[in-house]
Amino acid sequence: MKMSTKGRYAVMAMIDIASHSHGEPVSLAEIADRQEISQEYLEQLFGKLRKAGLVDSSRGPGGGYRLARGANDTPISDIILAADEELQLTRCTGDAVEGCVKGQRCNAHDLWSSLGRQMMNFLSSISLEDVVEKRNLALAASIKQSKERHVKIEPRSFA
Amino acid sequence: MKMSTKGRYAVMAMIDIASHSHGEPVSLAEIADRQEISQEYLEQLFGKLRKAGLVDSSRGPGGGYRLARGANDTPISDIILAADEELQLTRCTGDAVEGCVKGQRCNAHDLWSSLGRQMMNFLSSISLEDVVEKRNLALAASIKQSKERHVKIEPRSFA
DNA sequence: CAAATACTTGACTCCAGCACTCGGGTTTTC
DNA sequence: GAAAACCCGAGTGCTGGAGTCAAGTATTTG
Repeated sequence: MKMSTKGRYAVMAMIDIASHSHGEPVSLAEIADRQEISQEYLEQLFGKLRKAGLVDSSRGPGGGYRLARGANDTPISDIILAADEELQLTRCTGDAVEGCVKGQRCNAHDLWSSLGRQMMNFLSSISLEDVVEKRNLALAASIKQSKERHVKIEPRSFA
Repeated sequence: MKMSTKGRYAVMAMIDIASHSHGEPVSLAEIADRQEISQEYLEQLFGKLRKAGLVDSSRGPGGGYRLARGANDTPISDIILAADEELQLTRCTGDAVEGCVKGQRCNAHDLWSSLGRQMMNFLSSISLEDVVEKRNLALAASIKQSKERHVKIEPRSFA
């Protein structure tokens, strides 16, 4: 099981902004340097992050990126979805039955969609701020999740 | 984020055995046919599953594979780990700091290891039997997890 | 015993898609 | 108007997963 660098880098970059922005926008050059990611690659990523409304950009000297919403209103899940496009555990999560066996849902279908939901629950329960503040992530997640546990869970709520 | 077919197929095959075994071992040819996986590929997978002690094999006509432990004593996590070798969300989960930035833990390190732990908790809370019986997976997981929630969580408990 | 069945092993090939680069822009500030 | 910085689309190299192939060995059955 692997995560693409896109998602990973996007989160790293967002953390970087959240922790180095003091009013001023943060330039890609700075991020590239601190996080050891090529600036060209970052540009690609930030195109997506911007379109997803996660960051605002300003051009020209002294320009750069700023968080569009506060660090506390930016769940990690949004970042990963924006960058990665899709959390695709298998060909058969979500509603698509195409990739399943013999045109039907495969025997593990529910398992994968359940896992996907679980992960998304976790990632959406953690904000950028949580990560920056290094709050106990496991703990934070379980507390927040337990609050939401008894809410009805839609089959494709995370898609 | 993607899961390799190895892990996916391994789980599908194990479910297949669990649901079609009535004392008799199940041959790879049957599984290959039902799950639409090439027999040669399955052979590779079952080599790993056998070494991991998840299945027992018997040769000759009428031979095949059987679950080594019961379906109820076989958590999904074991299957995936046996097939996939590793749940590697990033280059920097676990103790390896090598892949991290500038020889240190990257700013998202804790996040990924926390996510990994979360997933493993989930997958180890679900047994093969749960999947076969189509128990409500989300529910099963949250009940089981809540029982274990307040147990001390080791940083690398799933590695 | 012979033949059929089925597991066992290791090496090998193919190729999609990721990771990243490149070369052009355009906008804004000083 | 020059420099800083964002913006964008096309192009490329290559790793590692996905799957094949071939040559076994063990076991059962008739």
